[in-house]
Amino acid sequence: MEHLGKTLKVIPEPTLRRFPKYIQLLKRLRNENIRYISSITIADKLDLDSIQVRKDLALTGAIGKPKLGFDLDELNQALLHILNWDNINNAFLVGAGSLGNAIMGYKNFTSYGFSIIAAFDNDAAKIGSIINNIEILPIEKLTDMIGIMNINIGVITTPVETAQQTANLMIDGGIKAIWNFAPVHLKAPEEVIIENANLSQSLGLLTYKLAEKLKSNLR
Amino acid sequence: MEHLGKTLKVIPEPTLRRFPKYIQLLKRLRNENIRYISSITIADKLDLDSIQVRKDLALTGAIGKPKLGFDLDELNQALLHILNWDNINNAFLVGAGSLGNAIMGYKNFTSYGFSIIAAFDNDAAKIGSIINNIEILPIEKLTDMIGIMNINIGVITTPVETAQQTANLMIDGGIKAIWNFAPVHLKAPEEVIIENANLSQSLGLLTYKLAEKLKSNLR
DNA sequence: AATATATCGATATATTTATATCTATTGAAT
DNA sequence: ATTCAATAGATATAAATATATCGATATATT
Repeated sequence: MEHLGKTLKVIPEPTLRRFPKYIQLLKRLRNENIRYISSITIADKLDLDSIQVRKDLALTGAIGKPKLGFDLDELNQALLHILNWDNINNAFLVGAGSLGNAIMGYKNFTSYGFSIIAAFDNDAAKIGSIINNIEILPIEKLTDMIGIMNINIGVITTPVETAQQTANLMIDGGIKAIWNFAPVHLKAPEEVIIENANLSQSLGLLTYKLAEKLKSNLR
Repeated sequence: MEHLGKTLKVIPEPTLRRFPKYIQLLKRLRNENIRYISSITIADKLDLDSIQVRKDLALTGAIGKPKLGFDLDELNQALLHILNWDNINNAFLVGAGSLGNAIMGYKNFTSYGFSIIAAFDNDAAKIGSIINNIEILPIEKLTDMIGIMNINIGVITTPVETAQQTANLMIDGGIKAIWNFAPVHLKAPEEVIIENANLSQSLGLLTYKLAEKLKSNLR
């Protein structure tokens, strides 16, 4: 129950998952100098239901005009704001292997206000080198530097075996959120936010659907 | 309505998303020579609800023993089978940039029966080179080779701008499923399975939760 | 052998999420 | 100025998913 200011609306997770899709679409349309967009058009372009889109957008606070739709800039801003992508989110990354490198080099993150400002590894050969303007530091410094630099987000791209240890180091340093790419379920105190970017989940869905499809083709 | 053989049970998507987590956990436990595991233990290790775990596992056909739980090997096999991870799924990848390289080098895929057997790019400098035993071929060959080699899965790791074109080339070649890492919504005929491994979705959830947390700390 | 107990699996309920229906509003067309 | 049509946004319904309850069963203990 929220009594100060506007009512606190909890945003359902399925909706949150769609928000980035809206943002990506709007980004593209903004380049085409479109001023207004309707929920129906959005739904059409993203293969969603227009009622669902309207309900999602209602949660951003953006209000649409009958006959026109939503002001593109306004909607975009509202979406970015909810995800906190209109701020810069600094992060540390641990594990400068191939996946780590890919993430350090992923240019799209800049549009999401996400910035990796240092990376850590335990491989002496990597320490000191610079990848995509990001310096690789020794893992021993991780815990302290989280506090010193007031970092909220830690990215784990280590092998499975060291992922939990890495998480523990981050937690000791006072990290608030962990973006985990290692295929393990991490244990952490309740107050630490853990988000798994588990590729296998997505792959599982794909191979399951494909297998079903191939099976049904035989029938 | 299924009349041949056992009843066709459709597996809900949330359940499918949890299957890889179970598989990952079982893999770890198998190394410890554990023979049986209960739904309660699984739930505990993955921070899930034990009833949910039991319901999920029921869909695999595995049957547990009262007082003991599930036979680990049996359960593992059942899970792998449903996702078709007990077969080899060959794939082509397009876009040999940093993300493409990371995926080509991702060792964990072998446990998922997933194998990238060739990659394609439009950059002459990359063509002919070999990354992680995978040869980089010119994009012009993509469409034909899908048919010749009877490939079902295409992986897109190109920049956003060329993702849809790439998808079209794959579709022309008769691809059955696309695993898309580019942050765009791809348009494809209904019969083509599209699975988005959209990192931004996962990031959005993280930054949203973090922002909420930081806000509530102020109150 | 008898008993106690952990755990499964079935059934029932609650919650969340998606979809459908309807009214009001606003811009554009006549 | 009046009418028409598109679209938002509210309300209502349906579908999907998660959680709770409980009896049955097999193993371990006494």
